[in-house]
Amino acid sequence: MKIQESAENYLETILKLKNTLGQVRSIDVANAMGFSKPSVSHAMKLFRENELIDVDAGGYITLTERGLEIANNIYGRHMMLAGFLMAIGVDSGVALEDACKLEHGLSDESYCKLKHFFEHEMKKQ
Amino acid sequence: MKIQESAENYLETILKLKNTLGQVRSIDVANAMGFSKPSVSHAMKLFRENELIDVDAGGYITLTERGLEIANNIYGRHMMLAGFLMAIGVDSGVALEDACKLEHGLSDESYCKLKHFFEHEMKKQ
DNA sequence: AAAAAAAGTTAGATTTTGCTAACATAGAAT
DNA sequence: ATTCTATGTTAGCAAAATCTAACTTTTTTT
Repeated sequence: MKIQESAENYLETILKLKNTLGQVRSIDVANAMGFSKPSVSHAMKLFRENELIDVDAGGYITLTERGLEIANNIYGRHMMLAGFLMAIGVDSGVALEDACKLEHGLSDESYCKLKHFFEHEMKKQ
Repeated sequence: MKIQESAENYLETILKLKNTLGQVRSIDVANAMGFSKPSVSHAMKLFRENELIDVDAGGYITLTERGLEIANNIYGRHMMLAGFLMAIGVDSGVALEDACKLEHGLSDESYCKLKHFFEHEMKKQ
């Protein structure tokens, strides 16, 4: 399964919901992302088949090692980008929205370089 | 016509080709983007219908006012992002690739703020 | 236990954006 | 003028990611 932007968003959402709600079902993902239940059901089926998530008898979703790796990776980009944009004066709502869109296109190299720049060479407000 | 990422890329390519080649036909766009002739033909038809480009009898393409506005907008983001990434140490090839992907997700606000930051608050190497 | 509500699935449609195959047209070269 | 080559178009296919409608299953409430 080639990981598409859409898949990255689903996995990231599952991670975030796990952190805030403690447990995650398909319906929570649907509500959080504003998608219909069938859309989420379909995506979760693909993720199950590709071992990015496990789903227990009660419908509760957990990320597999690989799923978690992808989710963490994207979430890291998201947080860094949002933080950086806010630091240069972008409104926090806009920064969060933009981070969602930008996080998928950032290469590993740019991610690392921007993270370093942000954390070590931008200590002035 | 809602302008999709794909449309932004086509219009940006037309602008770049106009600048480098002087004139642009569908075949040039196809070669530059690595797409088939039918894909480009179809896209150009939509752009014609939506008055984003004009095509003369010889098949030469010009951007309309609206098409040019979109192309310039995206191209500005592209140049700024690539310049910024290079300035923080990203390899120029990677920076150009990343700029292509990031340019579509950047809001006007983030674009302006990042441009200002890059041009006025990053004068050290 | 029966009914109602919530959650999940299946089937099928739609949109976007690419493709190949086949055809048409135009321009250039011999 | 005929042929070859380049360019463009039409028709139809495919994958990804969404949707609605309808159905099933599970859980909760009474």
